Amino acid sequence: MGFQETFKALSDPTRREILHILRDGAKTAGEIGSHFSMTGATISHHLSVLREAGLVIDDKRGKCIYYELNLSVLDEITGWIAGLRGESSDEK
Amino acid sequence: MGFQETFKALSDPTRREILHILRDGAKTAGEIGSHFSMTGATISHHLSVLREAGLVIDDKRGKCIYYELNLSVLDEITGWIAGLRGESSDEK
DNA sequence: GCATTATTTAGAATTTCATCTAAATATCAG
DNA sequence: CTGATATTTAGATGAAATTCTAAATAATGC
Repeated sequence: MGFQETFKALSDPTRREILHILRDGAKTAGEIGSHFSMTGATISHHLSVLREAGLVIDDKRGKCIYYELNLSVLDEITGWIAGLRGESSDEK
Repeated sequence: MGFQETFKALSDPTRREILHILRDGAKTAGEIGSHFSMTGATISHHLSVLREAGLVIDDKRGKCIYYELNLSVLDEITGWIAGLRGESSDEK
């Protein structure tokens, strides 16, 4: 929740790529991690940042945790940008 | 320029507020700074981050430097977000 | 219960960032 | 040229972020 968390979450290239990877459906943390040359712990950290920003939701199924996009939060961002373009938005 | 710089520039609340302040026209660095309780040096730093990201352009007129919004860069951001929503964008 | 697999948490190392003070640069008015 | 004003640059500091290794948690299969 909140602009700050969303913008911060989006400001890291790894996290943006994670979102991109999730475009075509939910994936486990392990599957997501296999796209990167980072430890699973690091990926887990990025996923928690994305989760706290509301950009992904997690779904525990058995041994695995599936992550899935939640794009509704991005409406705030596009709204803020629209506000910069002459609309009267009061958001900072 | 490029995504990374733009997202990073937008991830700071002071910089987002600067953009907001510039919605209704160009302002000098000093005028911008007067909205904040930070030193001019700090504001100057934020302005340089925004300038390097292409989000503002500066215009030196006499003793002052006027800063002005340059919103075209934001098209990349909205395009990236649109790409997350099922469009086939290759951008990371 | 024990070993294995999937993921997270804790703690530390390194880097990056926001901010400050002080000094530098540039422009204008006498 | 000198002084005043506007802004930037340089260097320092503390806080936050990214990443790692190692340990902890949770679920499955024998």
